[in-house]
Amino acid sequence: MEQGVIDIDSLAGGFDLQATVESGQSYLWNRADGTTYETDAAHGGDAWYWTTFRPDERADPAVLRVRQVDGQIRWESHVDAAERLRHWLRLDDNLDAIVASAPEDRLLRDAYDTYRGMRLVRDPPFGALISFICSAQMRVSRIHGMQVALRRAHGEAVDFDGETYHAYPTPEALAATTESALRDLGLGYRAPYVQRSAEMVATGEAHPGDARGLSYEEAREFLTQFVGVGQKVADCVLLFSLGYLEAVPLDTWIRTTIEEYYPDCEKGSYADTSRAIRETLGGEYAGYTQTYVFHYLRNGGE
DNA sequence: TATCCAAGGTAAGTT
DNA sequence: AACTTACCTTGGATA
Repeated sequence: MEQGVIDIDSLAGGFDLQATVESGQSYLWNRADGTTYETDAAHGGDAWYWTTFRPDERADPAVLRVRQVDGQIRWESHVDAAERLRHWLRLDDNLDAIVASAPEDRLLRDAYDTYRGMRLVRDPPFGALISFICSAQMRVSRIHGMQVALRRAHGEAVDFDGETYHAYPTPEALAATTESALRDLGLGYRAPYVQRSAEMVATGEAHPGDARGLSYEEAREFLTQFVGVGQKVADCVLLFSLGYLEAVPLDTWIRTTIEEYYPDCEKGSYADTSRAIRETLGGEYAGYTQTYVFHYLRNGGE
């Protein structure tokens, strides 16, 4: 087993593992003790979390376990995962600078202060694509539950430290399944979307990672070619996987926020409203701010 | 215990 | 292009 430690003091802006992985940005991390994800909306806990990935240097999938305790991030894996961890949890972002760049605004300040240390994630593109296709009209806890079900039914089993985990399904595995099988997992009308989009990736017709390099709005348009992906889901993939930190997914929460706090940003169409709220939330890091506001309001803050 | 409702929307059909 | 409507499932609220 490989393992390592990262001092949180060495990170500009601190860190909050629980807030980062349970705030509805990523559905690819799991609590190691098996307790239901999101049963407690608090933050700052010291639980172990795990995810899986496919390292080049190893034939089988690898497990990565992470815990935050005593001012440190401790990790364990099949392989050296230090750099990957920094990448996936955006540990190199200068969070102090990002927070400082946000507009002076009571709501934004309160959201940043309450969850200081939460970082955006950089999920693998395929997992992000599928999880956000599943997110349509669905609660955060159930979106995560669907990903757990997908792992168990279609993910490769992998042993680590005496326990068996399931890798996130490959595009090929989900392409090879059926709408009916996915409906049995509780995906509802999202089942055919998942199967067909996975098929597009498996056959090489398109890959969500190919949006990288395009301008923000072009990238959003590119992603909508996948079945079950509209502008909102596309924005989620851009923000939580592909590093477009200016993306502001216009979900029910941000739409309510716009109504109550920034009514002038409501422009009718998604594209125009998106541009307006992006400016209001600070431009290049608007998505960071949106994620804090989403998490803050969803947990009852006002 | 039964019924109702909304959940981080999208696709397909109309105007 | 803008506007409607149907869509699966289920945990939690309401009666």
